Amino acid sequence: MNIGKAAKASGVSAKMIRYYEQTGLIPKAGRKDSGYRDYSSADVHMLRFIRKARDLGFSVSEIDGLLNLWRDRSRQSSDVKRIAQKHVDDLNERIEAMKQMAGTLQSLVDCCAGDARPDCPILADLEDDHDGSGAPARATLRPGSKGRS
Amino acid sequence: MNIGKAAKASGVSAKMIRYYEQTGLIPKAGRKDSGYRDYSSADVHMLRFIRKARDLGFSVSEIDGLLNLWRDRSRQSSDVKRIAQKHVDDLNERIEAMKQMAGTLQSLVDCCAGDARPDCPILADLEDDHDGSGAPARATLRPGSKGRS
DNA sequence: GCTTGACCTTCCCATCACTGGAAGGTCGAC
DNA sequence: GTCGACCTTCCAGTGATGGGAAGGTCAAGC
Repeated sequence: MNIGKAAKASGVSAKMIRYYEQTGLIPKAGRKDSGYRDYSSADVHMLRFIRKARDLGFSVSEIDGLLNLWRDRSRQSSDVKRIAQKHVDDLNERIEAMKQMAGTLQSLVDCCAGDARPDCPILADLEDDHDGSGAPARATLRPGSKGRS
Repeated sequence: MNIGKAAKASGVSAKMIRYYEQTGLIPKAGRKDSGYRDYSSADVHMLRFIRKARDLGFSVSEIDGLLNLWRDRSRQSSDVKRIAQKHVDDLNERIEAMKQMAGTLQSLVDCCAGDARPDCPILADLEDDHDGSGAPARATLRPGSKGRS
């Protein structure tokens, strides 16, 4: 089948299929005489695998690892589990950081009158020098923020 | 002061300061005879504002809005509040999506023996056709939301 | 005065996972 | 044979940064 049909059947766009081929995530597709790529239902199966993994937030390089394990009949489930657990841990870490941000910001929003006057605790906080250092504080959201939903 | 000092004082890298200038987020810095950019403490103050907003996860375009309001003495706090609340809502939406992912994946991980055998419910689920449609399920986690940490 | 090293300048490239578009070839139906 | 839908490759852009090259400037020490 042509790439468009494979795209529809798998839920991965034609653009993406070509991109995945180019980057080596998937093997090069066979070609018809016309030069059109030709896909089997096994290919679609693989693409669907990829889409589902993306839907779970795996990065392309993680998916590369998962695909190799998927194809490897002598794989050890511990290898799969390790990749997945690592990803869950990453997700949870990011969730925590975002919760903190959201919490801090929500408390500022709650303190803001939101009327026609210019006074605003949100801007005041942004302007304020809690931390004059300019330390490389990226990510380590300020200690003492009220966050923590 | 030179850009390096302003960078240290504000916590925004010199690279980023130039980038923000280039994209118009901040006005063009004055120059010394040498051609070096020259910053005042007011500039550092502004850069610190930007860094704090980034730390709260605001995008550059949101910060552009906030900076304009910050400079606008006749601003209405409701405008600031709207931007911030919108951002909190975005954050919460992304948090929910990630929680869902993490939860789904964690339950799969929990079902995986993680031993030397090849059988693995994680791969099985990825392989499985819950949803043969190929529907555009690519939800709510917008690109670039990965981890600003 | 000269060298050295730290700093500055601009410019280009890479990231990550895509999306968009242009220019042109192929196919199937009418 | 013509039309529209599809396919091909290639090139560029996204957002917020980091990295590095090639070259100019400055201040200190000799």
